[in-house]
Amino acid sequence: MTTTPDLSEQLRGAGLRVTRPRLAVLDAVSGLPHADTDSIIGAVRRELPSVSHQAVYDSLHTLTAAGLVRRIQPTGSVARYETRIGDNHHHVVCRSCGAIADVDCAVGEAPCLDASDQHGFVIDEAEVIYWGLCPSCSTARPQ
Amino acid sequence: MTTTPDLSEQLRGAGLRVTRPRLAVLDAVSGLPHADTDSIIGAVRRELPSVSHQAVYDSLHTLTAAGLVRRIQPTGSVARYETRIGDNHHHVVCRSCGAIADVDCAVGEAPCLDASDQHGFVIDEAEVIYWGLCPSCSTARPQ
DNA sequence: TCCGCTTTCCTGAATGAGTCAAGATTGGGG
DNA sequence: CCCCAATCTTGACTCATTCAGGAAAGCGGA
Repeated sequence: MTTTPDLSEQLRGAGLRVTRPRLAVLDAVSGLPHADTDSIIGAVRRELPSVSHQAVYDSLHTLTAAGLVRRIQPTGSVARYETRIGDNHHHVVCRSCGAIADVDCAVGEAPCLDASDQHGFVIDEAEVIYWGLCPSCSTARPQ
Repeated sequence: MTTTPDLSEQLRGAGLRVTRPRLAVLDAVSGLPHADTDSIIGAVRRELPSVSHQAVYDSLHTLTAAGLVRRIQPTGSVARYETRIGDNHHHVVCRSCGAIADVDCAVGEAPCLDASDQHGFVIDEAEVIYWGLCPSCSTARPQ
């Protein structure tokens, strides 16, 4: 996995310093889409055993602010992160087990972006979350 | 405000016991759309000064499970509740101050419900959150 | 109207994701 | 190679939400 050069480029391109914690976090998030902070900390520590949880939190915030990762947080879930950004995709969340999957919106680029009455808000993004049951949960307990 | 009979009916119709905490919570949520739990506790205690926060949490869970209130929780926010349900409306959230407003979806009843690839999920709801800046924040700090 | 069985509520403590703060390290331009 | 600002470490802390056990209150039936 010699993707480190790419990841460094991403960081540098966003005007951020290239540090090992950030590289590890970026790598972990891209390898574990929709992972929560705890899983990310675990994955990062497999590379760098001594990173503090704080460094991971800081990195995630910085990377999110820089637009390199996206943070999602469905109702009832902790924060989750992914690196697939800028392609206008959405998420399906299982009400039963919390599993998350990506969904490309059928409508096109900007779904429902023309809200009927925006109340004067300047809208820049429409986030869509589909709720339902994942394959295993829907067969395991149809009720 | 003699809406108590109505509220009692709602509870009874959902097969729930009619208790004063529940009536007060239902009343508070309908009077303060998008309020967080703390505000709801405050409003409830104006009617019933001695309700425990636990009773409010329990009531909110029960009412949510019964479909009498809806829980929303935009990324970075605590849980918020509203009584406007079953009419397929969505929300605009201000990135700066967190203000929330209702939005009737322009598309019709079920926006984007036909996701291109559902990954085998059985979808029953599409939740849409528009992100942007509210009128005051967009004029106060255009940047 | 009263009983009794549950459900619901209260008190008080615990959990856990996320944040704050201060000092030590480190990246990278000069 | 140096130096300073940005970043990381450590450790304490916040606060929304949950857990637990006993008390109180709904409500269907007598």
